[in-house]
Amino acid sequence: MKSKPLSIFSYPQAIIHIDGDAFFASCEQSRNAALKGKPVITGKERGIASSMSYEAKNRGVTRGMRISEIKKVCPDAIFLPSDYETYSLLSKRFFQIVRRYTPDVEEYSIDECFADITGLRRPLRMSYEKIAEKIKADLDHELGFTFSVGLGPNKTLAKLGSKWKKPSGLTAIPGYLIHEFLAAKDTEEIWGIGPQTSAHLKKEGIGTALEFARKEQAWMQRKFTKPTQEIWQELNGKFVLPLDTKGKTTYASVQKVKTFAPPSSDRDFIFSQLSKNIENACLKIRRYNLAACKATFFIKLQSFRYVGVQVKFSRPTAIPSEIVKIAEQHFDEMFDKHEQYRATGVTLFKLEEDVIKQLDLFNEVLKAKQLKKLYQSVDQINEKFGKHTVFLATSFMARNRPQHLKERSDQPERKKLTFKGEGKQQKIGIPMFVGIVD
DNA sequence: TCTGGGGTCCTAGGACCC
DNA sequence: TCTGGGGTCCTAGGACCC
Repeated sequence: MKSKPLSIFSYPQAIIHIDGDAFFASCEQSRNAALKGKPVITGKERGIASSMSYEAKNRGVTRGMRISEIKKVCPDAIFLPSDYETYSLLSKRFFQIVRRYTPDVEEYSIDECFADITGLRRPLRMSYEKIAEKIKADLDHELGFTFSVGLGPNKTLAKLGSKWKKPSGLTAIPGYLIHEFLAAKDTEEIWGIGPQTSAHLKKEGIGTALEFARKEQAWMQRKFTKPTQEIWQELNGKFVLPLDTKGKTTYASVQKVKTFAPPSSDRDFIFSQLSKNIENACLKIRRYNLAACKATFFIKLQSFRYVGVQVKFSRPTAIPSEIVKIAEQHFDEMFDKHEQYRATGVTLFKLEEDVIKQLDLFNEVLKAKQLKKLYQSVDQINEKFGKHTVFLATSFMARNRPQHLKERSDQPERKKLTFKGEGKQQKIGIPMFVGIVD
Protein backbone atom coordinates (compact mmCIF):
# COMPACT_ATOMS: atom_id res chain seq x y z
CA MET A 1 0.00 0.00 0.00
CA LYS A 2 1.45 3.27 -1.12
CA SER A 3 1.17 6.25 1.16
CA LYS A 4 -1.28 8.83 -0.04
CA PRO A 5 0.51 11.67 -1.72
CA LEU A 6 -0.40 15.24 -0.92
CA SER A 7 -2.34 16.28 -3.93
CA ILE A 8 -0.54 19.44 -4.93
CA PHE A 9 2.95 18.38 -4.07
CA SER A 10 2.69 14.82 -5.33
CA TYR A 11 5.30 13.82 -7.81
CA PRO A 12 3.84 13.24 -11.28
CA GLN A 13 3.53 9.62 -12.24
CA ALA A 14 5.15 8.29 -15.37
CA ILE A 15 2.93 5.72 -17.05
CA ILE A 16 3.54 3.95 -20.30
CA HIS A 17 1.12 2.05 -22.47
CA ILE A 18 2.49 -0.53 -24.87
CA ASP A 19 0.53 -1.98 -27.74
CA GLY A 20 1.68 -4.80 -30.01
CA ASP A 21 1.28 -3.76 -33.64
CA ALA A 22 -1.14 -6.05 -35.53
CA PHE A 23 -0.41 -8.51 -32.78
CA PHE A 24 -1.83 -11.80 -34.08
CA ALA A 25 -0.55 -11.28 -37.61
CA SER A 26 2.82 -10.18 -36.22
CA CYS A 27 3.07 -13.33 -34.10
CA GLU A 28 2.56 -15.39 -37.25
CA GLN A 29 5.22 -13.42 -39.11
CA SER A 30 7.55 -13.68 -36.17
CA ARG A 31 7.49 -17.47 -36.04
CA ASN A 32 7.51 -17.96 -39.80
CA ALA A 33 10.05 -15.74 -41.54
CA ALA A 34 8.55 -16.57 -44.93
CA LEU A 35 5.53 -14.47 -43.97
CA LYS A 36 7.50 -11.29 -43.29
CA GLY A 37 6.66 -8.41 -45.57
CA LYS A 38 3.53 -10.16 -46.80
CA PRO A 39 -0.17 -9.41 -46.32
CA VAL A 40 -1.04 -11.88 -43.56
CA ILE A 41 -4.56 -12.22 -42.20
CA THR A 42 -5.69 -14.27 -39.21
CA GLY A 43 -9.24 -15.33 -38.51
CA LYS A 44 -9.62 -17.84 -41.31
CA GLU A 45 -11.73 -20.11 -39.12
CA ARG A 46 -14.44 -17.47 -38.86
CA GLY A 47 -14.29 -16.36 -42.44
CA ILE A 48 -13.44 -12.79 -41.46
CA ALA A 49 -10.24 -10.90 -40.73
CA SER A 50 -9.57 -10.70 -37.01
CA SER A 51 -6.05 -9.28 -37.36
CA MET A 52 -4.05 -8.24 -40.40
CA SER A 53 -0.45 -7.27 -40.97
CA TYR A 54 0.35 -3.70 -41.96
CA GLU A 55 1.08 -4.94 -45.47
CA ALA A 56 -2.57 -6.02 -45.63
CA LYS A 57 -3.85 -2.87 -43.92
CA ASN A 58 -2.08 -0.77 -46.49
CA ARG A 59 -3.94 -2.62 -49.19
CA GLY A 60 -7.26 -1.68 -47.63
CA VAL A 61 -8.01 -4.74 -45.54
CA THR A 62 -9.92 -3.89 -42.36
CA ARG A 63 -11.02 -5.80 -39.30
CA GLY A 64 -14.13 -7.89 -39.82
CA MET A 65 -13.78 -7.90 -43.60
CA ARG A 66 -14.88 -11.13 -45.24
CA ILE A 67 -12.33 -13.37 -46.87
CA SER A 68 -14.15 -13.10 -50.20
CA GLU A 69 -13.89 -9.30 -50.03
CA ILE A 70 -10.25 -9.43 -49.08
CA LYS A 71 -9.39 -11.64 -52.04
CA LYS A 72 -10.73 -8.93 -54.33
CA VAL A 73 -8.59 -6.09 -52.97
CA CYS A 74 -5.62 -8.24 -52.07
CA PRO A 75 -5.39 -11.43 -54.13
CA ASP A 76 -2.06 -12.46 -52.64
CA ALA A 77 -3.32 -12.32 -49.07
CA ILE A 78 -2.30 -15.23 -46.85
CA PHE A 79 -5.07 -16.51 -44.57
CA LEU A 80 -4.30 -18.29 -41.34
CA PRO A 81 -6.50 -19.65 -38.56
CA SER A 82 -6.06 -17.92 -35.21
CA ASP A 83 -3.70 -19.79 -32.94
CA TYR A 84 -4.34 -18.39 -29.47
CA GLU A 85 -1.87 -20.69 -27.75
CA THR A 86 1.03 -19.24 -29.68
CA TYR A 87 -0.20 -15.70 -29.23
CA SER A 88 -0.57 -16.24 -25.48
CA LEU A 89 2.96 -17.53 -25.28
CA LEU A 90 4.36 -14.47 -27.04
CA SER A 91 2.12 -12.32 -24.90
CA LYS A 92 3.70 -13.77 -21.78
CA ARG A 93 7.18 -13.04 -23.08
CA PHE A 94 6.06 -9.51 -23.88
CA PHE A 95 5.00 -8.92 -20.27
CA GLN A 96 8.13 -10.58 -18.90
CA ILE A 97 10.34 -8.19 -20.83
CA VAL A 98 8.44 -5.19 -19.47
CA ARG A 99 8.71 -6.60 -15.95
CA ARG A 100 12.48 -6.49 -16.21
CA TYR A 101 12.06 -2.76 -15.73
CA THR A 102 9.22 -2.59 -13.21
CA PRO A 103 6.96 -4.99 -11.34
CA ASP A 104 4.08 -2.53 -11.73
CA VAL A 105 2.68 -3.94 -14.93
CA GLU A 106 -0.98 -4.24 -15.76
CA GLU A 107 -1.69 -6.91 -18.36
CA TYR A 108 -4.58 -5.13 -19.97
CA SER A 109 -5.22 -7.58 -22.82
CA ILE A 110 -3.31 -10.17 -24.80
CA ASP A 111 -1.49 -7.46 -26.77
CA GLU A 112 -1.45 -4.43 -24.44
CA CYS A 113 -0.08 -3.47 -21.09
CA PHE A 114 0.40 -0.47 -18.85
CA ALA A 115 3.54 -0.02 -16.77
CA ASP A 116 4.38 2.45 -14.03
CA ILE A 117 7.97 3.60 -14.44
CA THR A 118 7.79 6.38 -11.86
CA GLY A 119 11.06 6.83 -10.03
CA LEU A 120 13.24 4.87 -12.43
CA ARG A 121 15.14 7.85 -13.84
CA ARG A 122 17.80 7.86 -11.17
CA PRO A 123 18.54 4.16 -10.92
CA LEU A 124 18.60 3.80 -14.69
CA ARG A 125 20.23 7.19 -15.32
CA MET A 126 17.80 7.89 -18.12
CA SER A 127 14.87 10.17 -18.84
CA TYR A 128 11.43 8.57 -18.86
CA GLU A 129 11.40 8.93 -22.61
CA LYS A 130 14.68 7.03 -22.90
CA ILE A 131 13.37 4.29 -20.66
CA ALA A 132 10.29 3.94 -22.84
CA GLU A 133 12.54 3.84 -25.88
CA LYS A 134 14.68 1.14 -24.35
CA ILE A 135 11.74 -1.05 -23.40
CA LYS A 136 10.40 -0.69 -26.90
CA ALA A 137 13.78 -1.59 -28.42
CA ASP A 138 13.98 -4.73 -26.25
CA LEU A 139 10.50 -5.79 -27.31
CA ASP A 140 11.07 -5.12 -31.00
CA HIS A 141 14.34 -7.05 -31.01
CA GLU A 142 13.41 -9.97 -28.81
CA LEU A 143 9.96 -10.65 -30.21
CA GLY A 144 10.73 -9.89 -33.82
CA PHE A 145 7.97 -7.39 -34.50
CA THR A 146 7.17 -3.84 -33.47
CA PHE A 147 5.32 -2.21 -30.62
CA SER A 148 3.78 1.23 -30.23
CA VAL A 149 4.39 3.06 -26.98
CA GLY A 150 2.83 6.04 -25.25
CA LEU A 151 4.22 7.87 -22.22
CA GLY A 152 2.17 10.18 -20.05
CA PRO A 153 1.21 11.18 -16.52
CA ASN A 154 -1.62 8.64 -16.37
CA LYS A 155 -3.22 5.71 -18.20
CA THR A 156 -5.58 7.77 -20.33
CA LEU A 157 -2.81 9.94 -21.75
CA ALA A 158 -0.37 7.03 -22.11
CA LYS A 159 -3.01 5.25 -24.11
CA LEU A 160 -3.57 8.29 -26.27
CA GLY A 161 0.17 8.39 -26.87
CA SER A 162 0.48 4.77 -28.00
CA LYS A 163 -2.36 5.33 -30.44
CA TRP A 164 -0.84 8.53 -31.78
CA LYS A 165 1.60 7.04 -34.21
CA LYS A 166 1.35 3.47 -35.42
CA PRO A 167 3.00 1.17 -36.16
CA SER A 168 6.22 1.33 -34.18
CA GLY A 169 5.56 4.76 -32.70
CA LEU A 170 6.75 6.26 -29.46
CA THR A 171 4.87 9.32 -28.28
CA ALA A 172 5.42 11.16 -25.04
CA ILE A 173 2.75 13.49 -23.71
CA PRO A 174 4.31 15.57 -20.95
CA GLY A 175 2.03 17.76 -18.86
CA TYR A 176 2.87 21.00 -20.59
CA LEU A 177 1.95 19.58 -24.03
CA ILE A 178 -1.31 17.87 -23.17
CA HIS A 179 -3.49 20.59 -24.70
CA GLU A 180 -1.79 20.28 -28.08
CA PHE A 181 -2.56 16.59 -28.29
CA LEU A 182 -6.13 17.01 -27.07
CA ALA A 183 -6.90 19.79 -29.53
CA ALA A 184 -6.26 17.38 -32.39
CA LYS A 185 -8.59 14.61 -31.21
CA ASP A 186 -12.36 14.28 -31.03
CA THR A 187 -13.80 13.05 -27.77
CA GLU A 188 -14.68 9.59 -29.11
CA GLU A 189 -11.00 8.92 -29.75
CA ILE A 190 -10.34 9.03 -26.03
CA TRP A 191 -10.20 5.71 -24.24
CA GLY A 192 -13.44 5.23 -22.30
CA ILE A 193 -15.52 7.70 -24.29
CA GLY A 194 -17.82 5.71 -26.52
CA PRO A 195 -20.43 6.71 -29.07
CA GLN A 196 -23.09 7.44 -26.44
CA THR A 197 -21.05 9.78 -24.32
CA SER A 198 -19.54 11.39 -27.37
CA ALA A 199 -23.01 12.14 -28.80
CA HIS A 200 -24.05 13.55 -25.45
CA LEU A 201 -20.98 15.81 -25.41
CA LYS A 202 -21.67 16.94 -28.94
CA LYS A 203 -25.12 18.10 -27.89
CA GLU A 204 -23.43 20.22 -25.26
CA GLY A 205 -21.29 21.76 -27.98
CA ILE A 206 -18.16 19.78 -27.19
CA GLY A 207 -16.32 18.26 -30.13
CA THR A 208 -12.62 17.98 -29.33
CA ALA A 209 -10.98 16.36 -26.37
CA LEU A 210 -9.54 19.74 -25.43
CA GLU A 211 -12.97 21.38 -25.28
CA PHE A 212 -14.00 18.51 -23.04
CA ALA A 213 -10.98 18.86 -20.74
CA ARG A 214 -11.52 22.63 -20.43
CA LYS A 215 -15.07 22.32 -19.09
CA GLU A 216 -15.57 23.24 -15.47
CA GLN A 217 -15.50 20.43 -12.97
CA ALA A 218 -18.80 21.38 -11.33
CA TRP A 219 -20.51 21.26 -14.69
CA MET A 220 -18.99 17.84 -15.41
CA GLN A 221 -20.16 16.47 -12.11
CA ARG A 222 -23.69 17.66 -12.70
CA LYS A 223 -24.01 16.22 -16.15
CA PHE A 224 -21.90 13.07 -16.32
CA THR A 225 -21.32 9.83 -14.49
CA LYS A 226 -18.25 8.77 -12.61
CA PRO A 227 -16.33 7.08 -15.46
CA THR A 228 -16.59 10.21 -17.62
CA GLN A 229 -15.54 12.43 -14.72
CA GLU A 230 -12.49 10.28 -14.11
CA ILE A 231 -11.44 10.58 -17.73
CA TRP A 232 -11.93 14.35 -17.51
CA GLN A 233 -9.54 14.42 -14.56
CA GLU A 234 -6.92 12.40 -16.35
CA LEU A 235 -7.12 14.58 -19.46
CA ASN A 236 -6.28 17.42 -17.11
CA GLY A 237 -3.11 15.63 -16.11
CA LYS A 238 -4.20 14.05 -12.83
CA PHE A 239 -3.53 10.44 -12.00
CA VAL A 240 -6.81 8.79 -10.93
CA LEU A 241 -7.05 5.41 -12.62
CA PRO A 242 -4.74 3.02 -10.78
CA LEU A 243 -2.93 0.18 -12.51
CA ASP A 244 -4.26 -3.26 -11.73
CA THR A 245 -1.02 -5.16 -11.37
CA LYS A 246 -2.38 -8.21 -9.62
CA GLY A 247 -3.66 -9.89 -12.72
CA LYS A 248 -6.63 -12.07 -13.20
CA THR A 249 -7.11 -14.85 -10.70
CA THR A 250 -10.85 -15.16 -10.89
CA TYR A 251 -13.97 -14.14 -12.81
CA ALA A 252 -17.14 -12.31 -11.88
CA SER A 253 -18.97 -13.94 -14.76
CA VAL A 254 -18.29 -16.28 -17.63
CA GLN A 255 -20.14 -16.24 -20.89
CA LYS A 256 -20.24 -18.62 -23.84
CA VAL A 257 -22.07 -17.63 -26.99
CA LYS A 258 -21.97 -19.37 -30.34
CA THR A 259 -23.47 -18.37 -33.62
CA PHE A 260 -24.42 -21.13 -36.00
CA ALA A 261 -25.09 -20.97 -39.70
CA PRO A 262 -27.53 -21.40 -41.27
CA PRO A 263 -30.14 -20.11 -38.81
CA SER A 264 -32.52 -22.69 -37.47
CA SER A 265 -35.93 -23.23 -35.88
CA ASP A 266 -35.17 -26.78 -34.87
CA ARG A 267 -35.77 -26.93 -31.16
CA ASP A 268 -33.58 -29.94 -30.48
CA PHE A 269 -30.73 -28.56 -32.49
CA ILE A 270 -30.89 -25.13 -30.84
CA PHE A 271 -31.12 -26.68 -27.43
CA SER A 272 -28.07 -28.82 -28.12
CA GLN A 273 -26.18 -25.65 -29.03
CA LEU A 274 -27.14 -24.19 -25.69
CA SER A 275 -26.12 -27.41 -23.97
CA LYS A 276 -22.70 -27.21 -25.59
CA ASN A 277 -22.26 -23.62 -24.45
CA ILE A 278 -23.18 -24.64 -20.92
CA GLU A 279 -20.57 -27.39 -21.00
CA ASN A 280 -17.90 -24.97 -22.19
CA ALA A 281 -18.80 -22.34 -19.62
CA CYS A 282 -18.72 -24.94 -16.85
CA LEU A 283 -15.36 -26.20 -18.05
CA LYS A 284 -13.97 -22.71 -17.76
CA ILE A 285 -15.26 -22.05 -14.27
CA ARG A 286 -14.06 -25.44 -13.08
CA ARG A 287 -10.57 -24.48 -14.20
CA TYR A 288 -10.76 -21.58 -11.77
CA ASN A 289 -12.37 -23.76 -9.13
CA LEU A 290 -15.55 -21.70 -9.23
CA ALA A 291 -19.21 -22.58 -9.03
CA ALA A 292 -22.12 -20.47 -10.25
CA CYS A 293 -25.16 -19.42 -8.25
CA LYS A 294 -26.98 -17.90 -11.19
CA ALA A 295 -27.21 -18.14 -14.91
CA THR A 296 -28.80 -16.42 -17.85
CA PHE A 297 -29.74 -18.57 -20.82
CA PHE A 298 -30.50 -16.79 -24.06
CA ILE A 299 -31.20 -17.35 -27.70
CA LYS A 300 -30.58 -14.81 -30.41
CA LEU A 301 -33.13 -14.32 -33.16
CA GLN A 302 -32.27 -13.83 -36.77
CA SER A 303 -33.31 -10.21 -36.23
CA PHE A 304 -30.48 -10.01 -33.65
CA ARG A 305 -32.90 -9.55 -30.78
CA TYR A 306 -32.23 -11.59 -27.69
CA VAL A 307 -34.67 -13.60 -25.59
CA GLY A 308 -33.44 -14.93 -22.30
CA VAL A 309 -34.28 -16.21 -18.87
CA GLN A 310 -32.38 -15.83 -15.69
CA VAL A 311 -32.31 -18.51 -13.02
CA LYS A 312 -30.97 -18.93 -9.54
CA PHE A 313 -29.66 -22.32 -8.54
CA SER A 314 -30.53 -23.96 -5.25
CA ARG A 315 -26.77 -24.25 -4.60
CA PRO A 316 -23.64 -23.21 -6.48
CA THR A 317 -22.69 -25.62 -9.21
CA ALA A 318 -20.22 -26.16 -12.06
CA ILE A 319 -21.81 -29.37 -13.26
CA PRO A 320 -23.18 -29.11 -16.80
CA SER A 321 -25.75 -31.86 -16.46
CA GLU A 322 -27.38 -30.04 -13.57
CA ILE A 323 -27.44 -26.75 -15.38
CA VAL A 324 -28.59 -28.27 -18.65
CA LYS A 325 -31.51 -29.81 -16.80
CA ILE A 326 -32.53 -26.41 -15.50
CA ALA A 327 -32.09 -24.84 -18.93
CA GLU A 328 -34.37 -27.49 -20.36
CA GLN A 329 -37.05 -26.59 -17.80
CA HIS A 330 -36.99 -22.97 -18.93
CA PHE A 331 -36.24 -23.41 -22.61
CA ASP A 332 -39.82 -23.14 -23.83
CA GLU A 333 -40.26 -19.81 -22.09
CA MET A 334 -37.81 -18.45 -24.64
CA PHE A 335 -38.28 -20.64 -27.66
CA ASP A 336 -40.88 -20.04 -30.36
CA LYS A 337 -40.87 -22.60 -33.14
CA HIS A 338 -42.08 -20.02 -35.65
CA GLU A 339 -38.91 -17.99 -35.25
CA GLN A 340 -35.50 -18.47 -36.78
CA TYR A 341 -32.51 -18.39 -34.47
CA ARG A 342 -28.82 -17.71 -35.14
CA ALA A 343 -27.12 -18.17 -31.79
CA THR A 344 -27.46 -19.39 -28.22
CA GLY A 345 -25.60 -18.40 -25.13
CA VAL A 346 -25.20 -18.72 -21.42
CA THR A 347 -23.76 -16.46 -18.78
CA LEU A 348 -22.77 -17.95 -15.46
CA PHE A 349 -22.49 -15.39 -12.69
CA LYS A 350 -22.49 -14.97 -8.94
CA LEU A 351 -19.44 -17.15 -9.03
CA GLU A 352 -18.08 -18.50 -5.77
CA GLU A 353 -15.19 -20.66 -4.82
CA ASP A 354 -16.28 -24.25 -5.34
CA VAL A 355 -16.39 -25.69 -1.88
CA ILE A 356 -19.13 -28.17 -1.22
CA LYS A 357 -21.25 -26.68 1.47
CA GLN A 358 -23.18 -28.40 4.17
CA LEU A 359 -26.41 -29.45 2.60
CA ASP A 360 -29.49 -30.57 4.43
CA LEU A 361 -29.49 -34.04 3.11
CA PHE A 362 -26.53 -36.33 3.39
CA ASN A 363 -27.50 -37.79 0.02
CA GLU A 364 -27.23 -34.42 -1.63
CA VAL A 365 -23.74 -33.91 -0.32
CA LEU A 366 -22.73 -37.32 -1.51
CA LYS A 367 -24.23 -36.75 -4.94
CA ALA A 368 -22.57 -33.39 -5.30
CA LYS A 369 -19.23 -34.85 -4.28
CA GLN A 370 -19.57 -37.73 -6.67
CA LEU A 371 -20.45 -35.42 -9.53
CA LYS A 372 -17.53 -33.20 -8.72
CA LYS A 373 -15.22 -36.18 -8.74
CA LEU A 374 -16.74 -37.48 -11.94
CA TYR A 375 -16.07 -34.17 -13.61
CA GLN A 376 -12.51 -34.13 -12.40
CA SER A 377 -12.07 -37.38 -14.32
CA VAL A 378 -13.89 -35.99 -17.35
CA ASP A 379 -11.62 -32.97 -17.37
CA GLN A 380 -8.59 -35.24 -17.16
CA ILE A 381 -9.74 -37.37 -20.05
CA ASN A 382 -10.46 -34.32 -22.15
CA GLU A 383 -7.07 -32.93 -21.27
CA LYS A 384 -5.38 -36.12 -22.33
CA PHE A 385 -7.30 -37.11 -25.43
CA GLY A 386 -8.47 -33.76 -26.77
CA LYS A 387 -10.88 -31.11 -25.72
CA HIS A 388 -14.22 -32.70 -26.46
CA THR A 389 -13.68 -36.40 -26.11
CA VAL A 390 -16.38 -36.73 -23.48
CA PHE A 391 -19.44 -34.54 -23.51
CA LEU A 392 -23.12 -34.52 -22.70
CA ALA A 393 -25.62 -36.36 -24.84
CA THR A 394 -27.68 -33.19 -24.98
CA SER A 395 -24.83 -31.48 -26.83
CA PHE A 396 -24.58 -34.24 -29.39
CA MET A 397 -26.24 -32.47 -32.31
CA ALA A 398 -24.19 -29.35 -31.79
CA ARG A 399 -20.96 -31.26 -31.71
CA ASN A 400 -21.70 -33.47 -34.67
CA ARG A 401 -23.52 -31.29 -37.11
CA PRO A 402 -23.69 -33.04 -40.48
CA GLN A 403 -21.36 -31.49 -43.04
CA HIS A 404 -24.06 -30.90 -45.60
CA LEU A 405 -25.84 -28.46 -43.30
CA LYS A 406 -22.84 -26.38 -42.45
CA GLU A 407 -22.64 -23.98 -45.35
CA ARG A 408 -26.13 -24.02 -46.74
CA SER A 409 -28.38 -21.14 -45.83
CA ASP A 410 -31.14 -21.99 -48.30
CA GLN A 411 -32.00 -25.22 -46.56
CA PRO A 412 -35.79 -25.60 -46.79
CA GLU A 413 -37.53 -27.58 -44.08
CA ARG A 414 -34.91 -29.75 -42.53
CA LYS A 415 -36.08 -33.29 -42.13
CA LYS A 416 -35.53 -35.15 -38.94
CA LEU A 417 -32.03 -36.49 -38.86
CA THR A 418 -30.76 -39.59 -37.19
CA PHE A 419 -27.23 -39.78 -36.03
CA LYS A 420 -25.02 -42.74 -35.83
CA GLY A 421 -25.11 -44.07 -32.32
CA GLU A 422 -28.18 -42.14 -31.40
CA GLY A 423 -30.34 -45.22 -31.14
CA LYS A 424 -33.73 -44.35 -29.81
CA GLN A 425 -34.58 -40.73 -29.27
CA GLN A 426 -32.95 -39.52 -26.10
CA LYS A 427 -35.04 -37.35 -23.94
CA ILE A 428 -33.30 -34.04 -23.71
CA GLY A 429 -32.58 -33.00 -20.18
CA ILE A 430 -31.51 -36.36 -18.90
CA PRO A 431 -27.86 -36.05 -18.14
CA MET A 432 -25.82 -38.70 -19.81
CA PHE A 433 -22.41 -39.14 -21.31
CA VAL A 434 -21.51 -40.01 -24.82
CA GLY A 435 -17.95 -40.99 -25.41
CA ILE A 436 -16.48 -40.17 -28.79
CA VAL A 437 -12.87 -41.01 -29.43
CA ASP A 438 -11.41 -39.82 -32.67
C1' DT B 1 -19.90 -1.67 -40.59
C1' DC B 2 -26.32 -5.58 -41.60
C1' DT B 3 -23.44 -7.17 -36.76
C1' DG B 4 -18.12 -12.45 -33.49
C1' DG B 5 -17.06 -13.51 -28.69
C1' DG B 6 -15.91 -12.27 -23.93
C1' DG B 7 -15.59 -9.29 -20.22
C1' DT B 8 -16.14 -5.13 -16.40
C1' DC B 9 -18.04 -1.26 -13.99
C1' DC B 10 -21.66 2.00 -12.82
C1' DT B 11 -26.32 3.65 -11.73
C1' DA B 12 -31.18 3.89 -10.80
C1' DG B 13 -34.74 1.94 -8.53
C1' DG B 14 -37.21 -1.52 -5.75
C1' DA B 15 -37.49 -4.31 -1.42
C1' DC B 16 -36.85 -4.34 3.16
C1' DC B 17 -35.43 -2.73 7.70
C1' DC B 18 -34.92 0.52 11.62
C1' DT C 1 -52.16 7.24 13.95
C1' DC C 2 -49.39 9.96 10.89
C1' DT C 3 -45.12 11.67 9.07
C1' DG C 4 -40.10 11.69 8.25
C1' DG C 5 -35.41 10.04 7.39
C1' DG C 6 -31.84 6.85 6.40
C1' DG C 7 -29.37 2.53 5.50
C1' DT C 8 -28.32 -1.95 2.94
C1' DC C 9 -28.83 -5.27 -0.52
C1' DC C 10 -30.05 -6.73 -4.91
C1' DT C 11 -31.23 -6.37 -9.79
C1' DA C 12 -31.64 -4.86 -14.54
C1' DG C 13 -29.70 -2.59 -17.92
C1' DG C 14 -26.55 0.83 -19.99
C1' DA C 15 -22.02 1.82 -21.65
C1' DC C 16 -17.58 0.70 -22.71
C1' DC C 17 -13.45 -2.10 -23.68
C1' DC C 18 -10.48 -5.63 -26.45
